[in-house]
Amino acid sequence: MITNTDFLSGLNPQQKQAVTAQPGHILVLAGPGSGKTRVLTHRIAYLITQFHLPPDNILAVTFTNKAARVMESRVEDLLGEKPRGLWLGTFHAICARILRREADHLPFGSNFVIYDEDDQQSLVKTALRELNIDEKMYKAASIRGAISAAKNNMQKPEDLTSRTYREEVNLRVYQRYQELLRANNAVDFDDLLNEVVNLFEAKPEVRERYSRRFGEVLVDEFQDTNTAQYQILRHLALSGNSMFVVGDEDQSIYRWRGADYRNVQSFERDYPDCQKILLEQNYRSTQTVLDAARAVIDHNINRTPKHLFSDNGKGEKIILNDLMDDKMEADFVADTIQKNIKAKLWKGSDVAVMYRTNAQSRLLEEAFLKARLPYRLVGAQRFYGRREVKDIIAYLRLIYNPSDEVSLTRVINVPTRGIGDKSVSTLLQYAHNLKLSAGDVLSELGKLGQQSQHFSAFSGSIGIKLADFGSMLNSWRESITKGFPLTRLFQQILDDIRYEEYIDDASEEGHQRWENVLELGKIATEFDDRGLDEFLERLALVSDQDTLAEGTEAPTLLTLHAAKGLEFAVVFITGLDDGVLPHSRSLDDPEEMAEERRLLYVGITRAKERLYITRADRRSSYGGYENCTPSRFLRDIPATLVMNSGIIMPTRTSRPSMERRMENYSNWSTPSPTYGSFKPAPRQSKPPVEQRFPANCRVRHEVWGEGLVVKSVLEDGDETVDVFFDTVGFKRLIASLAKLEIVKK
DNA sequence: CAAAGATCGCTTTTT
DNA sequence: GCGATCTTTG
Repeated sequence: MITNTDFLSGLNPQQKQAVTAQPGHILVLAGPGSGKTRVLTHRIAYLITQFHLPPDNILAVTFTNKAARVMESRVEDLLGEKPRGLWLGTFHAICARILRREADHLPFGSNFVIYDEDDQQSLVKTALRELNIDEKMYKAASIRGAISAAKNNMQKPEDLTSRTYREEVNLRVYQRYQELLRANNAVDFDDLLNEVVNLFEAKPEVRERYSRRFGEVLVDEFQDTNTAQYQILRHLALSGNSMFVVGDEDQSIYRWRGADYRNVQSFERDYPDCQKILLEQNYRSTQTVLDAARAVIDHNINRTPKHLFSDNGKGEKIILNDLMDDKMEADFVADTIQKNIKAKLWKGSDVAVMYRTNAQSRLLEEAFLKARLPYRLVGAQRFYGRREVKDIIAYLRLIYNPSDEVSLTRVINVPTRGIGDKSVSTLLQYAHNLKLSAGDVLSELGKLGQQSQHFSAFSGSIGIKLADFGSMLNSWRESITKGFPLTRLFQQILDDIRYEEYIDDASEEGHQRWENVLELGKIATEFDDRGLDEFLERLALVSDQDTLAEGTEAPTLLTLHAAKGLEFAVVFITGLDDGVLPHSRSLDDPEEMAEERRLLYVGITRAKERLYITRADRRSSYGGYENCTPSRFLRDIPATLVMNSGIIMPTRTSRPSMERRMENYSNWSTPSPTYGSFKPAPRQSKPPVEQRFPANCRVRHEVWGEGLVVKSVLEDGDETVDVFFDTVGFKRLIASLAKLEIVKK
């Protein structure tokens, strides 16, 4: 049996406070590397062992499967056994589970399939064709985006107004798209969330059942919740349950996907009794790294100021290098890593190279190849996105759900079996006229052949071909009803359609494609005792990031987005140029710029020991070259944190020394044209200030009203004031930003 | 139906 | 400038 002290030893006071908090509304703002996962897992274990909450009263949601897995295994370690009945998973997986259970109350069956982005796009195309809309003028991809954006705001077609023709098109396609989803017995990712909200609103008794069941709801990465997710949480909280949410506004980087970090503030507003706990001790990085990160992020408004600190010492200065072009930038990165690995100073797995856009990985890959350095690339070509993998998944989905016409049209002529586009549309048209799905018609044709009432609807040999295909589908479905293992079905499909013959054309690529199919088959074996439904759900909801091979010795190449949640001893952040980071599409929108800044913040805070930042004077883009100016964010990193510490530097860069360039960044407005020697530039932006709000004086804030100053610290040329407000309690403020005024007694 | 030719479009991408 | 995707053509 685990004792109280076992649990809490090794937690710092703030972590302990969070873990042991009385049930209620608890908001933990956890800076990077502050032990967020530790707090969540300990909290779950603490609830079970100390508050004796049965595990099936606990719901813990994450955003990635990986995070869910990590949390699950750590909780198991803490408890010494698997907690029975605990619901732990991603928002989407949890919602899918609820929807399948409650299908009786829903406009679709419990065997619904989950459409990914590609499937959504095909459905949009279908809608466009049905509505006779020019597909050149109105791109399926952009309409799909518009629909998803609307859904992220929980707007139904009828909630939208159209002020332009384009908006009218979006609206109509959205409407039809949604009907098609239902006809296909399918939901998209957004539906998984929205339909749960709809369900909870339409059926209070269902909502009540879930909210009663989950006495405690825990949420990871709370800053990334979107409107629907926040609504789900609010509905679950209606029965007075306890909520424990953990997040960091500064790491919100999925705004474009509907995430709204302001939900953190909404939480405080909606639950005024909420207890707010800041985790500010960082166990990951050196103080230098943290100082740089803070200097970057402090320019953002609408956030809870945090004092990240570390016991890890100052550490090495940040190395900033600018190169003549993006090719040299890539070479510098690869060469530096290669030399340090060769000198046995670094291990490959300690190193990550980060960039804003996937396109930047190409030059890096070439440079690594040239340096004969193996690497691990995250993202890019997705396993589940590959054609051959999607083909087989489409077969499986069609077997599972005969109404899935997106899958049907995908595979009905793959490999080619003489059923062309014309025949397919005849089939669809015919089926729809009879209010049947094409799958049903095929199935009957397969069963009865020429005897079928449908047979005469098809001319020539088409009826035979359709019947053959339908008969295959029937025999596969039989395999399921007979309870055969999934592997057997998988093999049967491949044999019946002779897929190897079709896909492996003896070329290198064909061979690889077949390998991918076999790889999918290997995953299927894991589901032999669980069945097709769980296999499909897993395929729909698990991304490639989750299947990322761990433990390779090679450095990792990844986007800044993909880097969230990871840490590396050595981090290279490349492309610190205006237009790249911040990205050109973000320049005119302050909210987007703030997100770009957070992206850099996330990147910086991945580094444990060493941080390299690189940029280039020109980069190849769309053919030609483009001149670049250093990222505006570089200005914000104090020159005192940065230097050229004589680390192995390619000789190619013996151009205007980096030192001079550093001065340029710090004295941004007056670039020095001279080749002077390096002097750390004085911190001009923030001259030392006087203490204006000493402890024990009363102050007024325009939002929070009056309060008492508890503590005031002068540092980094600004005054940080801790105030206990009469109404909202403790807040930490930066004097120069907060517009405080002293209240005369 | 496949191969060659034309055209598009180009951030990020937890699920 | 490149790659994916759609269109045309034999």
